[in-house]
Amino acid sequence: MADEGALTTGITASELRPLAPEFYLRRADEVAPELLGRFLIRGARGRRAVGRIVEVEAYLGADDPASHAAGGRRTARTETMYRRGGVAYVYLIYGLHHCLNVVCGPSDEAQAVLVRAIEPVDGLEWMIANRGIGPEPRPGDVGGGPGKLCQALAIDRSLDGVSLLDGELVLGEGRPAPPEELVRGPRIGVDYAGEAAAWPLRFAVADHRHMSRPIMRGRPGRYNRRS
DNA sequence: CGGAAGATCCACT
DNA sequence: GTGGATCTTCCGA
Repeated sequence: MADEGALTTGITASELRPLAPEFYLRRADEVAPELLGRFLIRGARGRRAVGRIVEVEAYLGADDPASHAAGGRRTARTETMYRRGGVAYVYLIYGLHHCLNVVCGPSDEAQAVLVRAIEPVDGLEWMIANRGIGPEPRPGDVGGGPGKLCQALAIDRSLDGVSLLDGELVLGEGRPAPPEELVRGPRIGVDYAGEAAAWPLRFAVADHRHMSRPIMRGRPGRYNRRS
């Protein structure tokens, strides 16, 4: 991890402090809303980039038809999901993009939270270079999507299984979002999962500019339209 | 061993 | 809004 020394970020030491190991040892749908506002801290080759998580989705393991572990499926790819909570599960999707998950729960539960969007907090120039985009990105261009944020933070399968407590990829305390600012809705891109596609397991900071796609504001239980 | 589909993104119409 | 990129993973034969 890069040393402190940046003069411009305003990030405090407590915001960078790793979340406790016990934080992860719960169901994914309990952990997911508490991940909103947390800092994802990527350190590599003396550089640092930090993103604030603003959108996530919970995947509940064997009983969740949308999960890679649906029905208790256990394969070489998904083995990381079955580990004890507190590690990263990174996989390649569509042969092109990587997705980052936070593994939750005790061993063999295969619970995970997909990180769907971050707001850049530090290291913006590095993220822009990683994304290969122009110097003045619009909101969402850097981290507004699961594949985008992995590219921005240089996350690929070499980080599959790494601890989130210390090292190249850390989940820090950050600036948690107040519960009244959270919204929830159905998960994206899981139409193959039948009824489970409608489960309200997507969580986001309401009306946040860096979200991958909008969620209508409303009471829990009201969803946005859109298939 | 073959084929189909995928927790996505981007360019184009 | 639609379709193409691109390749690993997984399941069935």
